[in-house]
Amino acid sequence: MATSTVENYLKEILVITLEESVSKVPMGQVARVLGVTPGTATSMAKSLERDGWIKYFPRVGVSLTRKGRKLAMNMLRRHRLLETFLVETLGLDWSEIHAEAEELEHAISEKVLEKLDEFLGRPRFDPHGDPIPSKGGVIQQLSSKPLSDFEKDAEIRIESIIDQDKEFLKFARKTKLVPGQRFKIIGKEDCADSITLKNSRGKEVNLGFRSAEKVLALPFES
Amino acid sequence: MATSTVENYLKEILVITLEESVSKVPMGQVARVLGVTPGTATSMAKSLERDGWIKYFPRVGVSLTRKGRKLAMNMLRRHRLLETFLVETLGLDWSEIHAEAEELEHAISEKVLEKLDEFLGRPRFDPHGDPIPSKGGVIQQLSSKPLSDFEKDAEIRIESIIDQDKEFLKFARKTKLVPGQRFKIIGKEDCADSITLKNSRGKEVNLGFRSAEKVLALPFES
DNA sequence: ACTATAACTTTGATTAGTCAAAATATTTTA
DNA sequence: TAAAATATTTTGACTAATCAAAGTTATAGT
Repeated sequence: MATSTVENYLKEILVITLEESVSKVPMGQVARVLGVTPGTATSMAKSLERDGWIKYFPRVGVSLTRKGRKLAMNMLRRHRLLETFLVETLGLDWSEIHAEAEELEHAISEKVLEKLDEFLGRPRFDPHGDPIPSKGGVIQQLSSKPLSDFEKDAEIRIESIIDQDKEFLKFARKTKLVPGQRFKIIGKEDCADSITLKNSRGKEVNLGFRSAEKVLALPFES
Repeated sequence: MATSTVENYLKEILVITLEESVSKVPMGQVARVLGVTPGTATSMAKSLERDGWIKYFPRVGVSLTRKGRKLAMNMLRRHRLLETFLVETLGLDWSEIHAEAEELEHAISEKVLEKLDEFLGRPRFDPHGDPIPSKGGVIQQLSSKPLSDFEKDAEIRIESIIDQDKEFLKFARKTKLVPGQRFKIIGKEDCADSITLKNSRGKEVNLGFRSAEKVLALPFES
């Protein structure tokens, strides 16, 4: 059985792999996201390889084995289901749930996780709009693009907010710029670095390109 | 900050202290309930004393300091609130919740615990009928007695089931012999070692003295 | 192509928690 | 009360996870 330290290493390696579409994650990055010294990450890489969780390529980086990927996917599932529970059921704030789920994900059993999934109505996306892997470890990969990549008149659905900055999240919530919401791009001025959205109730929101890059969306067929 | 091992030691010491109304718990018993060798318990006792959680009396036993008792009470609160959640909200079986709560109690934050308490409607008793300590660490001590101590014609309310035997718990549930239920003792035959209860709907249950000792109840004024 | 810098690995040490087995103390029993 | 049984402590060893600091290798810049 994996310790929670092992679970954390594997999950973070998976997240980087998915986010940056790379096959090997360099040790420096592993050390940074886990908040340990590089030496610690290296020695951990060796034991993770010894136990068959990852492949370690000295001076290059690490990649997950099938076994490691499976466990990491399961951790991601736990994490995102817990985040959903914390927001939907207990009403915690968006900005707090990550740290909370980080702890709980190691303690919750497969059985309780199942009950929770059922209780929540088997959600497919977490409050950030990230897909929740299925029990089998399959993750729905959507080809969402930053808002700044869409053209004028496009109809879109917000998928996720990349930035974790508190102020921006607060603004996003106030303007309903949250996962699931639908908008039409009614203005786009490349030279003025500005995008204007309108939702179905006629409310308008203005974003600079810098912010628009932090908001991922999908084209939406009405 | 206390590790979860420390939390476990303190909680178990508290539970024994409460259940057996003793002031010092011998090391052998500590080792047994925690599933470690006696030597481990002894060396742990020393570090717990070093960090101010307990007082260690060599060859006699350990007792909690004020600081240790406070933390242990908090663990008990976590444990019992979680058990309540697992039964009431997720519908887990009585017999499974102890082990589950045992893991989760170390991972849940004070904040989430508060939200959970609120969500559950601030329950005062867990599914076993044991009192849930308040946030300040106060525990409601009821003077419940084993069923076998009551006389004929007494009206009682079940408080808790001491035994954790699966078969007995199953029987208890089937016959509604669970915390909160009310019964009248309609027969007691000391020589035949038997007690007969009747609930408000006229259903009768027969218990031998051995079993009646496992069921704690309170006198009930109608 | 050298050198300076950045990235990575090694080495040696530390802490928490554990066990097995030997040593010691206490309690029970004959 | 002396021997046997039981309870507790000590000792020595081990694993997981970590850090600091020294050593090594790769990368980039002139």
